[in-house]
Amino acid sequence: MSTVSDLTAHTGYWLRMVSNAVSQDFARKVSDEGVTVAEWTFMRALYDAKAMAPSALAEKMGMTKGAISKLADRLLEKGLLARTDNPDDKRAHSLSLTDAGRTKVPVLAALADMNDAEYFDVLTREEHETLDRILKALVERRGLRTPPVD
Amino acid sequence: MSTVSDLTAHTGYWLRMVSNAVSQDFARKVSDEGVTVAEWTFMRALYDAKAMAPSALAEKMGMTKGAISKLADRLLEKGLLARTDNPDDKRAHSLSLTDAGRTKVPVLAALADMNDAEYFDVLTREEHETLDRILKALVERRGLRTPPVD
DNA sequence: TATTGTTATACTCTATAACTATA
DNA sequence: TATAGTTATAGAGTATAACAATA
Repeated sequence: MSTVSDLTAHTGYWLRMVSNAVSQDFARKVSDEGVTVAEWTFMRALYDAKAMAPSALAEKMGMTKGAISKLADRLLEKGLLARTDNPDDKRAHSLSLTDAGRTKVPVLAALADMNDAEYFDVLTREEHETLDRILKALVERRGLRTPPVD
Repeated sequence: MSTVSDLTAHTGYWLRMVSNAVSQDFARKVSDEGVTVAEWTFMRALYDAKAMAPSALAEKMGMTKGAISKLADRLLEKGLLARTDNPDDKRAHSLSLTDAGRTKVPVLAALADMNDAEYFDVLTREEHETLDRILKALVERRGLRTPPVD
């Protein structure tokens, strides 16, 4: 017998295989709309919040301030995001979606819905529900809090 | 009611959240051994095969030839990999692990075992088995074949 | 001409830290 | 000094394509 386990012996292997496939499919879909998955997550967060400070977004998305700045730069160039000064604290900025940005969110959300439905429709309803339940249990019991970006 | 679904409404969201957490944890573990997850996958593939052409590895790992070249360069620098000429076809090369490389594989495999056991031990045995079963069913029914790299 | 493999370019995400302006 | 945010740098992964050598 070998002392070296096979890659396929690990749950993490199958998890990544499925997760990467779903993500790559979704990345292709949103890229047709001119954004990356990280940009979509960013826009989705701002859609509810109306306006947020970069630091608050960094906290919410589990990213560094630097990463947020770079993402914001790209979305600004694409005309989907606005950066406004804070009159009370001249160091602070506020990020919000432009009208173009807000218009795009439902389109991207529909792609997300479609992608998920498409990917998991090979499961029975019971399998799908069981998968959701176990994944959420894992997140809860391990205390995971950082939403996935990529 | 909103026309925009929440991010958490998607199975893909929970899947990525768990998958990214497991992968990042594992990346940290193997990085202590001086390799990346992609390098580990590469080494694990060569461990069984003894020697392979870059093109065969690219096919097996679902990567481009260029990506394989870069990975091989790094492993060469670390002394874990050897690149030899093929006497029959002077265009072709053969990649194989050095003794140092072969020695490292069981160490990395043990880390992979530990990481998986650690991560999923918050599940009951039944939950763990069910998760494995559903993930493998998804892979099978969707015809996924590319092993996860990152 | 086609194939093998390397190299070049470019883009995204990640992480760390230096830096600017303001408090 | 401390904080908010930007900018710089570097590493890793991905993708595409140009390229050299050989078949």
